[in-house]
Parts: sequence; C-alpha cells; structure tokens
Amino acid sequence: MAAASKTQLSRGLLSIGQVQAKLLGEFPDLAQSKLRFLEDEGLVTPKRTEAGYRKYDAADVERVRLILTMQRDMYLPLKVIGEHLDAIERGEASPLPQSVGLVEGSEVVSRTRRTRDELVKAAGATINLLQDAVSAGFLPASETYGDDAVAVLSALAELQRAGIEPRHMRTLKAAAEREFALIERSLVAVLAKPTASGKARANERARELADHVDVVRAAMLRSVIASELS
Amino acid sequence: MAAASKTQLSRGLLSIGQVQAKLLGEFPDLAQSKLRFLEDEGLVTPKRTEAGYRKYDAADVERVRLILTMQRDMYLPLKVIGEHLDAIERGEASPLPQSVGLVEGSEVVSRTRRTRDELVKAAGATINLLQDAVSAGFLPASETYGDDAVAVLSALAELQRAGIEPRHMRTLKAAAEREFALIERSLVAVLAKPTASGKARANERARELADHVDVVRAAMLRSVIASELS
DNA sequence: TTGCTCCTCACGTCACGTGAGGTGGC
DNA sequence: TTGCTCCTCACGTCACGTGAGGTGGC
Repeated sequence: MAAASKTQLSRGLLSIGQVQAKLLGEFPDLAQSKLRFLEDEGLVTPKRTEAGYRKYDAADVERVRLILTMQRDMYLPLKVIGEHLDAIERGEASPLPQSVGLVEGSEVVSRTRRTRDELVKAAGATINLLQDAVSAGFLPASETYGDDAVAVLSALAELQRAGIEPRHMRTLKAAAEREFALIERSLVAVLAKPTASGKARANERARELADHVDVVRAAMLRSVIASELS
Repeated sequence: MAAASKTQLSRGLLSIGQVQAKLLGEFPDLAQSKLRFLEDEGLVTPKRTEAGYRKYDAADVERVRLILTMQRDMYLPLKVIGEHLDAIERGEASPLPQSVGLVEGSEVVSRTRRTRDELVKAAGATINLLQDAVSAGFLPASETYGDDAVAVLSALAELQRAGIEPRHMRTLKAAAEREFALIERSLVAVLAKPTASGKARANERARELADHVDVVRAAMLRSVIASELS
C-alpha cells in the first residue's frame, strides 16, 4: 500500500459539496442548504466525520436522487416521500401514485378524476376534439381521466384554435414510435428477464429514458424555431 | 330590451369561480385562494360588486393568465412579475429574461452561466459528448451556456450511458423539423407582417405552440411505452 | 498561514392552504 | 327558505434561503 493518506471515513464517501456537484446535472438548482434541509427532515442521514462534516455514501446519494426525482416528477410532498422510503426500508411494499406508470389515482394523494364531460369542460375543448384525440391515440379511451389528461386535451384545444388538428399530428405518433424503438434497443438487458420484476424494471427504465428524450426533444424544437425564425 | 335582469356590473364580468373554471385547462391546480392571494399582492385588481364580490373583466383574466404563464414557464417570482407588468402598464419597455427566446442571461434574475468545461463537469459529461451534441444540433456552439444546457447535456449523458448516442438521435432532429413545419403553417397570419414586432410576435407564438406540442408529444411517448411494454 | 469548504442556529420569505364565522344571490 | 357561491381574517405550513459567527483540512 503506497499512499493511504485518506482517513477511513472518507473512503469513497462524498462531502456535501461533492454530492451537490454530482447531482447538479440532473437537478440544476440543487443547493447545499437543501441537502442540509433534507437531513433536518430526516429524509437522508449521512455519516459524519469526527469534526462533524457530512459524508454521503453511494446509498445516501442514491436516496437523495430518488427523493429529488419523486419531488420533481410526481409532485409528492417530502413527508409522503419520507414515509414511502421508510416503508420500503422496513420491507413493506408501499404503493405510490404513478410509481408504475400513469395508472389509477391513489387514495393517498388522490389526484382529481374527471368524467369525459368534466374533462372536456376543464380543458376548454369539445367532445369532438376528445374523440379525435382518442382515435389519434393521444389519449386512452376511458371513463375517467386525471390531471394529465386535462393538460393534454387543453394543449390540443389550443393547437386546434391555431388551426392544428389532431389528424395533422399523426406525425407525432410516428415520431413517438421511433423514439420508443430507440429506447427499446437499450432495454434488451432488462427485458431479457421475463419475470414480473424484470418487466417492472424495464417499464421504469423506459420512462426514465423517456424523460431524457423529452428534454432533448424540447430543446431541439426550440433551436429549430430560433434558427428558422431569426 | 326584453330581459335585463343582470346588474350593470355583471355584464360580461366573471366571478372568481368562473375565472378559475376558465383557466383550469391551462392551469389544472389553480385554486381560488391563489386568485385571492394574487389580489392581496396587488398583481390583479378586479372590480367589486356592492356586496364585495370580485368581478374580473377580460383584461383581468388575461393578466392572470399572463402571470401564471410567467410563473410556470419562466420561474419568475411574483414580485418580479408584478414590477414587470407595472412597467409595461406605465408604457416602459421592461425587458424580461427569456421573454424573447433563450437569449442572453439577464442581470435581474441572473441565471448562472458556465464555460464549456463547467458545463461538461456539471452535466457529468465529456468534452466529446458536448462536441457530438453540438454537431448533431442539440446544443448551439457557444462560449457560455445556461442552466437549460446543463439539463440537455445531462440528459444526453444519461442516454449515452444507456447506449444511446447523439448520432442515433438524428431522428429527433428530423421530427423537430416536421413539428416546426406544422407550427409554421399556422403562423402565416402573423408572419405576413415583416415588421420587427411582427417577427417578435411570430417567435412568441411559435414558442407557445411548441409548449403545447411538447405536452402532447410527451404523453404520446408515454402511451406508446405503456402499450408496448404491458 | 491562507483559502476554501464545511458547520450550526436563528430568522426570514415565498407562495400559498385552511378554516372559522358570516353574508349574498337566485 | 335552501343551496351554493362568495367574503374576510387569522393562522398554519411547506420548502427552502440567508447570514452571522465559527471551525476543519491540506
């Protein structure tokens, strides 16, 4: 062993600043004060050096990443996230809203569900548009819809007002399929396992990658707009 | 005049509940308490009936819509939004960050700018990836980059780790161009005016429509994933 | 020794939500 | 008169940010 100048505690452990740096990519405005706050709330409990410096191991960092993701993508309050994580830790299978896709509304957070009529009204759309949207595959055929459907249908209504009809957007469907093909190819390893948990993992992973694709795609369209309309 | 049962004040004016209903499509979780709060803060000042009921006219509603949009899409604090709106009202041309595209960082909000090296580090990427991203058109060639670039490059880095390289995503560029064509067609009226303000309007409108396209497109990909991986 | 990072603790703030207690409108 | 919508005011809360005053690490 040539150089072993590091203390035992710092073997592979990260300081608060290093954790921040590591996560800045995914969460561009993560502040150290937030990491401290998460500890105050009991959501992450990093080790400490003798002098009191926080030291995060890989599991801590993963936990932080999970917390921040749940906050950003599922709009869950920290209290709910904390309880969920604790339940998981205790080995209980804690169900979370949207944690496996855009499924049923949950009793815990209970996002509002709407009938077709309520949806149409809330979105400022028409029944016709909803039908077009469903048949073009932009929305599922269902009796009740959640907040996300309101957002989609409102967007479609706005576009319609601008003269862009769902049928003009079949191209979006084709694009989404190509994007899925891209994602699917990188999923082979996970998909190889035909177990239930393998499928769940694949689904989760696909949605993670889809999030990244969203970011890139949105930026892309903005840049085309900027260059074409300049 | 057969039936004139409405009071003078309610001619075309909306109650707080009606305003909420009208905006629910664009802002699915808008609460009445928020509308009252916006008034407390002096951001909107609807008329009142004798009994004290708030009555919003078309301009008030438009103002609310503007405020909520600025909050959601530009992450501006209400104080800044208020000052901006007041300045506009006074006839001053108040410049706002990102109000005309993803341009320079502003002194007001001062989103952090990074050099190429800082960007790469913050995104957990490599210089090579940045170069690929630029040549594939995902990011502009520039000396400094903002928070949005960190998000894009991080997304690309994650995708790369999953085996998806920028060059595999040329399809995204093509898709963005088709989407732009869709948007452009509905812009003819605004684009007809070759004036400076006409161009600015076209740009703004294009980005509004792009936001709607984003929503639809993201939902589309999710639904393809759900149906293919079920 | 000089920077730089990190620490705690108290306080501030931003953007609301909640709920009591009451009145208006058809 | 009965619902339903609306009103104010006080208080609570959630998720942090700020800043003073101080210590640790190479």
